[in-house]
Amino acid sequence: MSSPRMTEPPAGRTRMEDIARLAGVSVSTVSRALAGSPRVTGDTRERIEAAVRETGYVVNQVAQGLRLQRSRQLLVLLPTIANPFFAEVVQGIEEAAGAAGYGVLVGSTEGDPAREAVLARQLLTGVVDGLVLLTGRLPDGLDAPARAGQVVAVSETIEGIDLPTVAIDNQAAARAAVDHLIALGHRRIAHIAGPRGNVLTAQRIAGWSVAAGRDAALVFGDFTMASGEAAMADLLARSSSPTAVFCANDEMAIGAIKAARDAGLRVPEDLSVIGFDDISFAAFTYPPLTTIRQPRRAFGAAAVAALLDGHSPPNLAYTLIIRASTAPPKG
Amino acid sequence: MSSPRMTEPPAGRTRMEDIARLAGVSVSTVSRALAGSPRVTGDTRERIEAAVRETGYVVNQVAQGLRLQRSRQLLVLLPTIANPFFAEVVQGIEEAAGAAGYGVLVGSTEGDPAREAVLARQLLTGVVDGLVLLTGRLPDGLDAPARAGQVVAVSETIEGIDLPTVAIDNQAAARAAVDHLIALGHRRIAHIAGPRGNVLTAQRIAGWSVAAGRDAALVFGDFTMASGEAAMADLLARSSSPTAVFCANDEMAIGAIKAARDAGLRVPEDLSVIGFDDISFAAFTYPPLTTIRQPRRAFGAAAVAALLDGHSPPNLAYTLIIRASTAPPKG
DNA sequence: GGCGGTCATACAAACGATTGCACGCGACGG
DNA sequence: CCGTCGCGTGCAATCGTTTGTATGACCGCC
Repeated sequence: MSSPRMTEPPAGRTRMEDIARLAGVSVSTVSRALAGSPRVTGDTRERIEAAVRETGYVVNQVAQGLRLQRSRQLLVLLPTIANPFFAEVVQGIEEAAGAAGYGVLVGSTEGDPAREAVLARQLLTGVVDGLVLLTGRLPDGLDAPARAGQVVAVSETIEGIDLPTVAIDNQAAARAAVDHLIALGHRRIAHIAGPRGNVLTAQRIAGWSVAAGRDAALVFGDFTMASGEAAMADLLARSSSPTAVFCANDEMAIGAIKAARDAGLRVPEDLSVIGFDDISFAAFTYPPLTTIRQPRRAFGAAAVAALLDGHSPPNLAYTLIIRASTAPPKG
Repeated sequence: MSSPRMTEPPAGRTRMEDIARLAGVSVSTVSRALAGSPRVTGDTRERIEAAVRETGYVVNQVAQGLRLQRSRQLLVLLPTIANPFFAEVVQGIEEAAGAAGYGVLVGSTEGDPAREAVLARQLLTGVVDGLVLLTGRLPDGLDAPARAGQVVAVSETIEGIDLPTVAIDNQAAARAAVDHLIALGHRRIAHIAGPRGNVLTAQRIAGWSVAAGRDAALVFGDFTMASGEAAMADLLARSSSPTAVFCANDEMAIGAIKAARDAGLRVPEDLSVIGFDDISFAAFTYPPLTTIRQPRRAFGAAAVAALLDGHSPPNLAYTLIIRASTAPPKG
């Protein structure tokens, strides 16, 4: 019934010494052969390679990491793996890192500082060489590695430290979203924002309010669909409800559309909705969602370039994607 | 302009030796103190703890891993991080693993065997102690660790090897989905399946065909929304189009709904659609999606239990979630 | 006061790789 | 015939921990 539990004593893996014995050489020679050194040649090299093939030997990355003080691995920290926005950023990172011979691991913090600390330790203790933060926060104790160029922020600026940061100009992008609504003729443009205290939230609010006006309606959400739905319901219950709403991400926009429909409103005829991010689902909502696209694969590539080559990343370009959830207001 | 690139030589981290010097004891004593051994007490212990606090020291996991042959980390391999179905499974794993003192890392294979191999190496060389496979495939060279109980499959059975597997009865679940449609009065029930050659695909086809009949229409997709859309368009172009369609996952169902709507059909009045998985977006589609829910957090917990305690997992329970995308056929 | 017993601490050998340096061997030239 | 050079290989130290065993201090007891 019960399988062989993950045994405390690990399987006796084949070591370099085993290869050396099989090939009749010393461990150093094996190591050099595997590293591709020109110092080991001909017959010796062949015997070693044969032994490796035969045993399926792979070098122990833990021992290698200890000796070299380098793992050739990157860790991506994100708030939650459940948000599809991060997925494509990760894919971009994987692509660029892979091309440079680096592996990529992902850690999900769920906003929990304890989990953050555990994951940050992977960098502090050399399990990984670099950290990509999509969390908007620098975990404790990472100031030194950050100054050493081992940490880069993506999508969201991190306050209190000068980190290379890969992002778009969020304020300008938010303003572009609102300008689109204004160009359609909207005047009462509400905003469903991210959580308070979040840098992205503040930047997008800033971009929205400068275009939408000071007295426009603002509700805070938490980037989930459920929060977008609740926020929209809140907005619709007010005395003068908006003709358009700008949501700080696509998931909240999807929630907002649902709330509007449940209240008997048609989108976009009665209410225009614009999102942010252009996650894959945005093109498949009903109606398809107008949104601001962030260049996620480019984010990933720029992040890796920053870590590996020390390039300091420029602001990347966003794009307004006009679909069918926005239209001129009635009347 | 350019930040300090991720320096080849790593920062000189504080080692246990530094703590020992600060506390005026030997390295062994520090090690024992940190491990909570009762052999080091009183004043000595306090001096050590003070030094640790002062320096922010954390033990080097690479060295520790080498010495102990154990990392207390699990790696989750998934085909793509972009599919939200996996997100909640990962959360369940993180929860259960965290409670047992294990960390969780995630690797995305993108269906690429090379990437699979690189990630599998993490297990082979002791970077992680256990592997959770959501990929439906056992990477090369993992037979030994698999037999040692270091590998568990989740959601999808892996062929060719007897691995502890956490899943639902996919055939029965598919059949339950189709039975729901039949109960509503449908008789022409098509299926949009996953990719050919996939075990899940076969199981769900089996469940569908036994209930829907031999001559019902079948189209293959690849679990993406775009493929669901294309498959539905294909189905609608046929001479006798179905009154209901069972999709092998929610994303294809979302694509199918879009295709139906674009063809001028109303869901569910003209076409019923049922999905599979109950991803978070399923409740927010229009109309909200009827689907089969897989117990994802339970998947995670059972996977960890299998790895850590050697429990061999039972089949878990699925649930039919009836929302608004299914209804009796017209006429 | 000497001896055995306890207790806290230190020494040193692993874990599995990499690499500077030294060494052995064959060939070649003087 | 011997010294030297070059080339391939091996020795041993190292990376930062953990842990079995040795050591030394101190105590009480006879």
